Amino acid sequence: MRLNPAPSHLGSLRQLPRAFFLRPSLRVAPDLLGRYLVRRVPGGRLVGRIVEVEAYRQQDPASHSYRGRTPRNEVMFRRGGYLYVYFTYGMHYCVNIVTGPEGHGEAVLIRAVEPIDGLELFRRNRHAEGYSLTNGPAKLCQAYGFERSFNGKDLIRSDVLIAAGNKVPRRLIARSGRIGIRMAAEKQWRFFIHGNPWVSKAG
DNA sequence: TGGACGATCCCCT
DNA sequence: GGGGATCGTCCAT
Repeated sequence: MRLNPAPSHLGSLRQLPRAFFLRPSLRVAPDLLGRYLVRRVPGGRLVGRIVEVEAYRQQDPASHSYRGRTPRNEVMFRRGGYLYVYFTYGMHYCVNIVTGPEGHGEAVLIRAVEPIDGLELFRRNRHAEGYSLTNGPAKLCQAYGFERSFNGKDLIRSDVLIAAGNKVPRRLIARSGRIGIRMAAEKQWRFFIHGNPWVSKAG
């Protein structure tokens, strides 16, 4: 397992502005690769480099927002830059980044990250080691400690944010069908960093 | 009021 | 590669 790049390779921890998230999910999704998902905690921080994402749009039968606004998916319809955290299969949480303007039910599911900082905290939260720390959407949620109370958090001003990191060149970005869904499975809306070992195995 | 099902993971084979 | 765990959400009665 390859962990923690040399400090000279660390990307920028400058926070991305609101405008970054106001674009359509299909544009934001590949642009999120290489960025850092950061959670500040007392006495430290959890930092992971985003290596795998999926885009969801409102006019998409596989999206929670497809049937319109409900109390559950309300956050998806806000303007971009909020966290949408949902609970599924009776035991797992997944985290999304809301995108687009107010009123559009769009988001990008974060499927895998590569730990950069806060490894001990990741381990403590996950009760695991190695790639299985964060190589799946529910795994990384457990590693970061994301649960219901994080739904609706503003990435522009809260203890969770997206930092600039290093944008991934287009030639290193692969795409495929999304994982674990039946509707619109043919849509090539999953994006990941080619060859990165932290990408989830499935697919 | 109830039942079907899900943007998953883990463990067993 | 397959099945079980486990419960919130939504929609149909």
